[in-house]
Amino acid sequence: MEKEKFYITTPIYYVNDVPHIGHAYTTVAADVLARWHRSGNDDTWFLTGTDEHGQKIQTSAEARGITPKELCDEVVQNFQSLWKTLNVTNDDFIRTTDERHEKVVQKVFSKLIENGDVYKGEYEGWYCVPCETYVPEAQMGEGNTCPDCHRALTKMTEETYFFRLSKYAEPLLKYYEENQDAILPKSRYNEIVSFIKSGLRDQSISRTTLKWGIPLPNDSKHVIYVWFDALINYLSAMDYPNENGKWEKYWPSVRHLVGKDIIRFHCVIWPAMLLALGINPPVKVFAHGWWTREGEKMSKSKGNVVDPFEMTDLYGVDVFRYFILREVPFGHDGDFSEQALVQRSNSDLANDLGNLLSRSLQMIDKYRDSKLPMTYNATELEKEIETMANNTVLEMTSCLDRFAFDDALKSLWAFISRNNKYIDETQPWKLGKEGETERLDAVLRTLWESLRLSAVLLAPYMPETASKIWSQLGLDGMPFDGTRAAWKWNKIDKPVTVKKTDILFPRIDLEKWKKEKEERDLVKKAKADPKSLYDYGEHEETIEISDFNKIEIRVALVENVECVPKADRLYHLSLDLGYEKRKIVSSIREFYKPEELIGKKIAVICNLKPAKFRGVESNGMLLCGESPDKTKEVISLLTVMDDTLPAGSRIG
RNA sequence: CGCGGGGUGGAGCAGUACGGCAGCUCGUCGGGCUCAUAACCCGAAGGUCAUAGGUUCAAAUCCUGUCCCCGCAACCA
Repeated sequence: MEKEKFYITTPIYYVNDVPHIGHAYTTVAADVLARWHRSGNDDTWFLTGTDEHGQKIQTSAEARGITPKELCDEVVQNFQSLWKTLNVTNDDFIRTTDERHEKVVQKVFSKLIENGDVYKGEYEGWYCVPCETYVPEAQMGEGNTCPDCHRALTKMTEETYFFRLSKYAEPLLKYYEENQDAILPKSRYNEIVSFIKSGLRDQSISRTTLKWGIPLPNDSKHVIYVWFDALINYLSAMDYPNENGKWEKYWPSVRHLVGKDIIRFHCVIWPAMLLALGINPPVKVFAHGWWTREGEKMSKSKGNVVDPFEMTDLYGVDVFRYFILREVPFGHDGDFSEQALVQRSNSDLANDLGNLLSRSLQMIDKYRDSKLPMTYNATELEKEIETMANNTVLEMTSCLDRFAFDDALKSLWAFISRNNKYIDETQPWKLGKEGETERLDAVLRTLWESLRLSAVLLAPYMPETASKIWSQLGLDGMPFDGTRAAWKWNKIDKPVTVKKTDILFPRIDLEKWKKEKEERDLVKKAKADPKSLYDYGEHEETIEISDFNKIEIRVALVENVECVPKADRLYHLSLDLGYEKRKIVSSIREFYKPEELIGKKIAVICNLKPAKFRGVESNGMLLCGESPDKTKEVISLLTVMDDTLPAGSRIG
């Protein structure tokens, strides 16, 4: 039987960007789909890559005194190493500076010139010379000024090639009418359809204002506009337009995963280009949502961009992969909160999955000497678990068909929870102690089987975790074998010895975690802005000398120090002022031991109004300095070093 | 009249295309268990679904108005 085809793409990322969670999100999602389809034995192709032309690259390269290509060769590694870190299994990586790509783009351009869908014309618009950019009228400031630099704009006319997009409005509407699920989610479909209905303008697809791009085959003054260039990657990486190229085989099954910001390119311009080339528009474009960070929009200037390298370092690749796909319904906007990630790690991964593995294996160890029971008699309860297992496979498949990663995982977790409950229902520890071996075998084998299947189903999302479970279950190889056989219940019939090793996901102590995070944030802030570590505070208003003289500061000898009951930071100090004794309360317990204080001469404000702390009256206040360094709290008492000043001396 | 998303128990969210008992996770409280990572299992409390009106046997869901929050505004990738 012919295998089903599955071609999945991510956008090609603008190579000059620093990889962030948005890039990771799309690519991990695509990776899960690719892994899922491969393990379901589909003929799968997964493409990602980088977009390397355009003004920004040219400018950055110039600033560093290297060629644009040299810059690209360097920064493309940021992405390639991220995909490696995230265990992304792309089959190909296309760069728009690849020769294979540039040739195809030129061919496409020539073909569209030939059939009249590209023509030469003039673009007229308001141009900001210092910023080197056109400003759309809607964005212009008062008196035709640039919204960025506020300088006057000039009206410019430029020769450019246009793509006849307007011609394809009707064909596109027809296509979308006939293919209602070509754009997902539905809200995006509606958005695109109404956008097309509002009218399409021909698109300028060439530039004469920059050099760093693919030159037109027929007119070397121009380079091709980056978007026109970039979209073609989905075909150029697949040997288009060669006969029997990969594109012929895979194109009918293509699925583009994109962020919601670029759907117009993928659902309007790109399908129109394809129609102009005589190729069917993409069968599915799925637009996912955006992440915010702790409720705020991410931006470089705020410095709150989620760094996927940092997250995987801190929490592990699989936890990160799990979190971004589980936390938010794919297609919705979501919030990335590190605390939410930690809580998911604790509750879903440690408590539910990790603990299920741990307790199940422990009992196979204890009551069966680590040997998996080979056969068992299933009661209604075991049959129920088996039915649920089979349904879980079906549900997860149908969820992934509609890109519902979160629902797929929910479904798997319902199964995992069912198994935790099953342990409670059957009480295998009791069976073990009472020697009910037959019943015990059924329970242990069922649990093991559930875990095996869970590993298989989880593998596309959490490949490392699945492998760990696999080997702890005593199995060789990987949790998927490229056939659907692994998805079947009770497939293994050879002897197995389980190997319980380390805990899958150690629980993270929330309180400890919060403290560590605070410190991390401070260090991060310090890197970005070293001064931020120090808080020198604001100056007070200027005062008269008479104001200062109101404050009566005297030297006091510390005679004794006691702790204030039920207060962990407070000391009760007995002082000798020469002319009198008095007692004050001070919160310096975490900084000084009593013996370090007794016998010292310190500075005390004596005319401060008495106050009560934890029921203890304080008659004054000692003076100490506090470091402005926010990373560590340090204080130092003001003391009188020598014996020239007796207790009671006034300081001023 | 620019476009879009959102307002649902203490927190975070699903449910809205096609109206039908208001659901999930976390937290709280009570109980069970002792195989397990203080984990697991059961139960309970807690919401007039932003708001005003309309359609309907029936509205979180459909229609109309209002208030509030957040993005985006198409030669910037």
